[in-house]
Amino acid sequence: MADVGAKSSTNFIKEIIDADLKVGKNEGRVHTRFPPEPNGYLHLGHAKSICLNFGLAIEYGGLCNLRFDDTNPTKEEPEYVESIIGDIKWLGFDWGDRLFYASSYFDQLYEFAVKLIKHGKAYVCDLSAEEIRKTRGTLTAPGTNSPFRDRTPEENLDLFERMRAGEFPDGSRVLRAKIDMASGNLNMRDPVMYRILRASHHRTGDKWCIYPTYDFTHGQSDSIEGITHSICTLEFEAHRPLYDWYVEALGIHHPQQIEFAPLNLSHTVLSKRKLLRLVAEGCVGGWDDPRMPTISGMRRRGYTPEAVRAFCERIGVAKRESLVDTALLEHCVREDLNRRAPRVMAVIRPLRVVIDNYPEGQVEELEAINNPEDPAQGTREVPFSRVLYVEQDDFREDPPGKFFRLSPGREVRLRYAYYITCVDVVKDAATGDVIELHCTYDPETRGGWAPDGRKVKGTLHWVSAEHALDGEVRLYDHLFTKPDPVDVEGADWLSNLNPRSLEVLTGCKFEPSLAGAKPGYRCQFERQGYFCADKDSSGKSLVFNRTVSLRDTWAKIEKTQAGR
RNA sequence: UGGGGCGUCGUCAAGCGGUAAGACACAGGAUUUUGGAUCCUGCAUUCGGAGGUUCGAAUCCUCCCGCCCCAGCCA
Repeated sequence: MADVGAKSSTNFIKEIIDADLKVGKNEGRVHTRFPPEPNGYLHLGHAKSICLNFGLAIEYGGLCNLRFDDTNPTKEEPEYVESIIGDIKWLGFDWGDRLFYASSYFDQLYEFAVKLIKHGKAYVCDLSAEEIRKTRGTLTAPGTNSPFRDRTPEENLDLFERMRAGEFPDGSRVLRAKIDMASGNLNMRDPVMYRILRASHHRTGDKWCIYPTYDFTHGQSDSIEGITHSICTLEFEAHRPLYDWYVEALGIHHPQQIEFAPLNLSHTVLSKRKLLRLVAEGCVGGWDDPRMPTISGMRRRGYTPEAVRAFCERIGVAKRESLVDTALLEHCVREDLNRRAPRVMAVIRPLRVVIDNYPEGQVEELEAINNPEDPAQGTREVPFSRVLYVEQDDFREDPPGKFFRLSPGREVRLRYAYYITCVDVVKDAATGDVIELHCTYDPETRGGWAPDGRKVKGTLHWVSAEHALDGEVRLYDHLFTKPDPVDVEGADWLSNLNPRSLEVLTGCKFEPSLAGAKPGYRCQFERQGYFCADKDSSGKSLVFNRTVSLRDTWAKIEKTQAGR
C-alpha cells in the first residue's frame, strides 16, 4: 500500500489544477469526489476514476469525498452501496468521514428549485413525456416552447408544492428549467428538473413522491460539498453548460467540471448496463464471477489492489477514446505477484509416474524455495516418493524440436528432487492414451544437481501421489473473442462471448503445504501461473482460480512451429 | 445538415515553436534448478490529409477527412 498516492506522471487534469493553484483559485484547495450511483457493482472503469479522484486528492494534499448519486429510487439498492464501499476500501482508498448521499440534499435541492421558480427560471409543465420528446426538436431542428412555459411564478410555486404534496399522478407533470428550446445543445432545451415518482427510496423511504433528475442534482451536490474539480467522463461534456447554468442561476459555489475518456479494455465490456445483462442472462456466475471486470470479480480471481492501481496509473488520463490491451492489465498483475506470491507445486492435468528404482515405501522431504524473488519468504519441505504426478503436457512420446521435457529415453530434472529418465510408457489399450510413465532416478542428483556436472534442459514440477491434495482448478480466458466485443454490425454483442472462457479441471493434485489454504490465498503454481484459492474451497477439496498464466515462451515456439 | 469533443508506433501515452519520452505488445540475444523472473538490443526521418506562417511546426493559421457523444420524466 506504500504506493497509494505515489507521485504519478502528469496529465491534462493536473495541468489544469496546477494552473488553478498558481492563480490562487479555490483558496488553494483541491477537493474531488467519486460519485457512483448505487445501481450496480463497480468495475475497472470505475477503478480508473477512483484512482484518479482519490489520487489527485492525496497528491495535492486535498480531500476526496465518496458520494452516492442516488436520485433514481427505482434502480438503487442498499446491496449496491455496500459492495461499492467494500470495493473502494479494498482498492486502498479512504474518504474519512465524508460519506455522502445526494438524497441527503433533497430538501436543499427542493429549495433551489423554488428559488429558480421565483426567479422565473423554472416552470411546471403538464406535457406528457411523449409530448416533451416531440417538442424537443431534433439534432438539426429547434424545439418548440411548451404551452405552459409562461405560467407565473406564483402559479408554478403552487403547482410545484402540490406536486410535492402528492396531488398529481406519476408522470403527469414535471418541473422544467426555462432555458432555450432553440439551443444547439439539446440539454439546454428546457430540461426536466423534477419528476413525480411514487417509489420508495433506499435512504429517504416514502418522504418524497417527486425526485430531482441527475442533471439537477449532480452539479449542485458538488457545489454543496465545496468540490473544486468535478472530474467525470466524456459523455457529460455536453451537460456542463447546463450544470454551469444551474449554479450560476442559483448563485452558489461553482465547481469546475473536467471530463476524461472512460476506460475501454480489450476482450471485455466496461459498462454497468452490459455487465448487468451478463449477470441477468446467466452468461456468468454473478457480479463476482472471476471473468467479470468488476472489482469483486477481479478480487475473487486473485488480482491485487496494488496491481489494479498500477494499471490505472499506467494507462494514463486523456480525452481521446481508447481501447487498452488486456495484456497490460495482465502484465501489472504478474509484476506484482511475481515479487509477492509464494511458489508451490501443483499438477493440474496429472500423469502418473513410477520411479522404478526408488525404494518402495520410502519418503524424503526435499527443501524447496518459497520465492526466489524474496529470500525472506524462506523454504519449505516437499515430500518425494516412488509414485508421482507430473503434467501431461510435460511428456511427449514423439517430441517436436526444441521440446525439452520428458520423452522416451530422455533425462530431465524434477524440481528440487532428482534427475529422472523415462524408460517405459504405459498406454490405455482401448484409447491409446498414455496413462503412466516408468522412469528411473539417479540417486546422485538429489536436490537437482548432478555431481558429474551433466546438464538437463528441462525442469518439471511434480507432486508425490500419496501426499497429494485433491481439488479443482478453474482456468479463465477472455470473456469475449473480439478485442472490441461491441463492434458488431446488426448482431448482438453477446454473440462475441467466448464459449471457452471458463475451463474447469478436476482431479488436480496439489502439494501438501497447500492444506487449509483460505479463500483469497494467492500463490504461484510453478511453471503455470498465479492462482487464488476460491471461496468454493472446502476442507476436503481445494478450488483454485487461475489469476493469470505465466508468460509461456514454449507455447509461442510451439505456435510458430505449428504455423510452418 | 445543429451542438460538443477527439485524431502522435500494433495498443496506451508524453510532447505546449527548436528538430518524436516512456510503458505494454512484438522480435533478437545473455542468463537461468520455474521454457518464470532478470538483463541487454531492435522497434514512428514521422505526428489523420493538404496548404500556409516561420531560419525552424506534432506543436501556430486555413481548409479538408475520419471517429465519438447528445433528441431518458437514466446516470
